Amino acid sequence: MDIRDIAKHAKVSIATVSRTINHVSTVDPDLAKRVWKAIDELGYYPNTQARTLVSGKSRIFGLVIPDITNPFFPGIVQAFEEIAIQYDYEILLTSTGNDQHRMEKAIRRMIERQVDGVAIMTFGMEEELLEHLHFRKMPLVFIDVGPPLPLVSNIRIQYQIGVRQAVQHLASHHHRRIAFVSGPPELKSATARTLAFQNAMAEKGLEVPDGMIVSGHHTVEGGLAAFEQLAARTERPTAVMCSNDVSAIGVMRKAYELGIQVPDDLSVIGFDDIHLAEFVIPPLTSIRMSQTELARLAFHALLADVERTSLPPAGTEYFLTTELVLRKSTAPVRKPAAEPSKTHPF
Amino acid sequence: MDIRDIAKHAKVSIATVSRTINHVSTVDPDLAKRVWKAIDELGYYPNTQARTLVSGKSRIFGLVIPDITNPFFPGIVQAFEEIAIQYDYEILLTSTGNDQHRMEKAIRRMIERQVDGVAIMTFGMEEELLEHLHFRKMPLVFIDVGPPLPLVSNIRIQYQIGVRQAVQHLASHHHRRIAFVSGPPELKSATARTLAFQNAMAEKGLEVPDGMIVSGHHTVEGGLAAFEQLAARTERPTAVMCSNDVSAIGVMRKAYELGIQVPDDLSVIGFDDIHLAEFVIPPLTSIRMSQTELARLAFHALLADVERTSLPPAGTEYFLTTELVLRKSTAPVRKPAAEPSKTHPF
DNA sequence: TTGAAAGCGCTAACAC
DNA sequence: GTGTTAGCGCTTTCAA
Repeated sequence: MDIRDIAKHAKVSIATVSRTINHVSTVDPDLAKRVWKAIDELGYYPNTQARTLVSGKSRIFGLVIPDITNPFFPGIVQAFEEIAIQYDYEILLTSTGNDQHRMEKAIRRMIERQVDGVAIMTFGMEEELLEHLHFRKMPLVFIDVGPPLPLVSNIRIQYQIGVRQAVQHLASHHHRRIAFVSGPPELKSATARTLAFQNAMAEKGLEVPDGMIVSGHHTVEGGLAAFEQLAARTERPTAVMCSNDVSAIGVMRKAYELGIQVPDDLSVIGFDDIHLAEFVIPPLTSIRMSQTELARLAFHALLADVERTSLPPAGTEYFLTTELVLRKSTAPVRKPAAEPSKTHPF
Repeated sequence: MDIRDIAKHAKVSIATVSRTINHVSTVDPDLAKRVWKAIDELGYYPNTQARTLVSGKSRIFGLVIPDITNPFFPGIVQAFEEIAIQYDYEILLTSTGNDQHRMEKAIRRMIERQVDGVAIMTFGMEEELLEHLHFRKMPLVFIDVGPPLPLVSNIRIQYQIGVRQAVQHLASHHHRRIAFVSGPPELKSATARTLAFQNAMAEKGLEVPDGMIVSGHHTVEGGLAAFEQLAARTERPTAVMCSNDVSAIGVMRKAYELGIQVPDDLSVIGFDDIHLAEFVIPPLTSIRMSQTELARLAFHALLADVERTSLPPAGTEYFLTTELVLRKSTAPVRKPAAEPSKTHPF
């Protein structure tokens, strides 16, 4: 069944059917009514492939994420999908596992499917791949790492704001030895968080000795291993901040195994504020980065470039703030770090 | 740039280019080499829409899940995607929130995009919707609830096996008052779990008094509320089984709030065995239902029907077992339920 | 306002 | 083994 059947059934031309479906205003209301009736009676669904082929617009956006299994991303996917449906767009989703090879295949598939734009929520991509995309005038949106090109937007996450709040919070609770469980070093958005931590510590005049920053790979297992390392130090940290919530969960779990009480013996702060953060035991203090807002920004960035008729400016920027969400995984240090006593030297 | 450009550049006909791309074996190796070279040099990507339009096969499978935010589903999505890529298929993913209206829109979009089959991981669908799909000879795979039609497969989850193990485990630890936090009552796969629980309890000769089965809606919040209700009973349960892991996390969290120790004062068992189950505190005992295996079965069910040339049998069935995974959230009852003492009546 | 017809990029049937 | 060509289902001129 195709557009011709509808035309026949409604006794109009296929052009009129097409116009009706596309809500072209010049169609005679009577004819339109006949067409809709026919569509309904025959249960006709237009063939999107054919429409795409002729119109050149697929109404599909690609969404590239590193790992659907990390609870931060389902939140994004869900929000992105919600908006997409609203605007009558479809999503082509891929998890790449931060693997360049899979990323490449994903992008290739997206080009083949003629997506109208791609939101890249991973750590950027190789120059050559980007060439392919940009060569095809494909609107792109990145988190932090997009190059300053027309049709390429960036969502700049203001890591510093939330991180500063977190360090401030810890410092005001007399924490001095604060460790940081970072993400994968090759992930730009992770190194940006590490940097923000170092800056915030410096601002407070707090030192970050060697070995107090250790990678947790943004996984539970990574967090586990990271804290194991941290706990083995002679000067064990009294607080640890994590580059994401999942690794914070790993840290808490390892602390539990070692008999270290959170928050009494150890404060921990996560990053992302995933839904579950509120429900782990104890409820996790975290630096929120709104998944809904992020998805919304990304979608609209793409949409703006798709709908733009004039040639677009280079490198549009959007901003997303972060903020500390206090829960129960932080507390004042129980015994302040023993400092060389200045009173009574004898 | 299209197939014609490649043909020109390689000095062959477009048919030869098409054949080369599709690995038709009769193409002269020399010509093929020229074609691949041209493809590479010009950076040509075939247009999938055009291919679909003429071949009638989109190489897209729809994947319908209730809620991407429930950590059980990302595991499925990931596994499904992995296999799909392997077979050169694409996925159209939708979360429906178990809402019939959204489900309807999702299915409509899938038909419009000419998907080759749909895996429906939710609680079934309205008769009429199914008609639409089946009318179009669309291969379908359901969990448990598919009707016995040709081109419709079912994956039968053997809930009873794991649930029986769980009840057995609890019973052997002297638990008698065992509660069940069920899923949404309108969700067939959830009622199947409840039923399995009731059966297993009956087999053990254990009673399930009124009010000991309460809905947790398969969400953390639902689990929270459910246990609040359970904890308020005069005869509080010594163990609670949950219809999924997420609600079990809610239960544990509420117990923590109420100062009830898991597992010493309360044993809890989840269902699904999500990745995180191993990492919550305490590590959650759960009934595993392999997400990878489920995705694999679903994909191959669809693939089998797509590739079938003869007319297919009605209602192919696949089976997936469940099994108890012991961790730290269960323990023997501390003080056995006080029974009317039979010795020394005076 | 409506219809006829060209053509989007490709596959497949058929002819050579 | 290779090329020519019809046509997949639709949108979009253009003419009426």
